[in-house]
Amino acid sequence: MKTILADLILSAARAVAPDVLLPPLSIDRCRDPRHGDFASNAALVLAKLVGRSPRGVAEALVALLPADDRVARVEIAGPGFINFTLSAGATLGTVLAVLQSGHGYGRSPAGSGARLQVEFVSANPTGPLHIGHGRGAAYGAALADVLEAAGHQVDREYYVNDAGRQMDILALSVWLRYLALGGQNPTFPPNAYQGSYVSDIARSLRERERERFDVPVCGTLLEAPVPDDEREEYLDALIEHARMSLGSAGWRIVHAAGLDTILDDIRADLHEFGVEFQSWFSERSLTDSGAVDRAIERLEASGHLYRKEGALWFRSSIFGDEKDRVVERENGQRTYFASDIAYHAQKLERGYDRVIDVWGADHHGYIPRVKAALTALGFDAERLEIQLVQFATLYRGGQRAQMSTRSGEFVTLRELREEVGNDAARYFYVMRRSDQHLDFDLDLATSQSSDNPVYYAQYAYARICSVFRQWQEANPGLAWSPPAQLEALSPLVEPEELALITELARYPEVVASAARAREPHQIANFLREASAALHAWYNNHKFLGVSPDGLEVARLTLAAATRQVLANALHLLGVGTPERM
RNA sequence: GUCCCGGUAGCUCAGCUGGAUAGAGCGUUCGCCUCCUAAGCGGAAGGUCGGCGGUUCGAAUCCGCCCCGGGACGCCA
Repeated sequence: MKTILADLILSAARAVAPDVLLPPLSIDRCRDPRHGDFASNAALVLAKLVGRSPRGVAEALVALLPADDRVARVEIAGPGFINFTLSAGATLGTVLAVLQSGHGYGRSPAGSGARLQVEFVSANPTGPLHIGHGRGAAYGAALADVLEAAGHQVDREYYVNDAGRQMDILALSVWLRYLALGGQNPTFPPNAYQGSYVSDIARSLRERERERFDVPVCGTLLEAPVPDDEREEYLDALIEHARMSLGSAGWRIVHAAGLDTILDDIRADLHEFGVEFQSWFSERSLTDSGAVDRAIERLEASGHLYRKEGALWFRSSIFGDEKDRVVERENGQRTYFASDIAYHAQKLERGYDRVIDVWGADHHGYIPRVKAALTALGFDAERLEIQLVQFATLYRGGQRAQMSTRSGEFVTLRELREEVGNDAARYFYVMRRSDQHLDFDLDLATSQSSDNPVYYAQYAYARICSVFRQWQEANPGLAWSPPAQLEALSPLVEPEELALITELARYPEVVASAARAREPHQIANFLREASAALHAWYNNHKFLGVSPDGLEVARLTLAAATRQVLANALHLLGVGTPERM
């Protein structure tokens, strides 16, 4: 409808100002229903260009506006806005359009947009997902679904950091716990993984492999803690020691015990959360396939690398980064950044029009160096888009529910899901802009009242279901179906009904806008507003057994259309649609 | 110090590619169930949109400077 009106106003504008290069003219929904359905600022924008008063331009535009039976009234208001009021037919047509499109209402035709990849969560498989990862999961999943609804082809990917130092530290942690279970008592470094899940993994490793990895530990392993500034070097030395003690085959098994267990747990956790991926991309596969070597060689060949103090540096500063970055450490190990260069290059080579990475906001400083690397490799860095997600803070009883990563006792996503349920968790995570801190109110998320926005929307859906259940009881054996003729909806004249229809009509615009801005929270806002319109209508008017005859059919049809739109919006956020509450 | 993100009602936040009288929820307060789910609805009070300049017919929105809060600045990931 918006584009129809835009075309009308554009053709009038061309006639009014034939010699002028037209600036963009906007058509927006009116905030105040008394103004009509849509408003255009065309006269205000054109006034100066054609040297006439805004109201004068508006009058000329209106006079030249092509007739259209979808427009009932055109008025000039305020400083020169042109307000459109839709005809009853155009308004009521939305209701039938919703029911005809069903699940597809609000969706653009598939394939009309670009081919996209959304990479999200991608947490290191060194421990269970925590509440910060949860927000990335909920945001990424909703974003991907919204983009898909807007017509894009979307692949969802989890980048598995299964190589590198952090995984080695995990393997070491598992082995040390394993040794402790075998009666030895090596010192457990404070910067190794402390969580109790590490001991669980060690226990099942021992059950499966018995004493196979019980290597007598050397003296240094039993020594007192090292000074703080040598802790990392000490950890690296311990890893080296473990590798040698266990041999490469043994080390691989311990390594895999940690990785597989935790990755399985993450997969299950996300699956239960309603978050699915098309691919789980292994970092190690980049190393194994030589992709990292090739990326480094390409940078080397194009003169973007240099040696300094034993390390290999990428000259990212000439591409806008603050300073140059190390890709290969002094000890010969590649940095995380090295595989990330290869990974992103590889993603762009896969042919996506655009690759969207969802990162924790603490990684924002990382953006310039990745883009620098892509530019250096000859890619258009604009094809990589980073969406940052701020962390969430939990509140319980008005108090901050503190999490401490140091002790390994942090709040996991699973614990949160168990406390508030998947629906509330999914909704709360995305109801605010993702790039802003989120105060997650646990009490509110579990409260069964209209204060709770999830219940508020789900209750609107359930109420409609309840009405239809009762219609069915009164009409046993009949199957409800919407009327085929628009005239059947003409009894819908109440202000609450027209307001609700307006909500249904703007849903496709909301989906498109949320996709364009990468802001699923717009869907959450819409759900609140559409639910409010339903509740207001429900409280003031009865649906069943009303007279005259056609009124019940008309109201049930609007109710059915509303239920459809609520369901479509809730699905986009991964929130369930309970038929009774 | 450099960079990023914020500052809108008592609280939590929408609104930000400029548009009409700045919105929602909570909280406060006054009402509404013999009626399809009160897990709901309606009314009232509550604002210098951090400050000062600028651009514009028009600024919460764009630009500049300043104040305040949070975060990032490793041969970690």
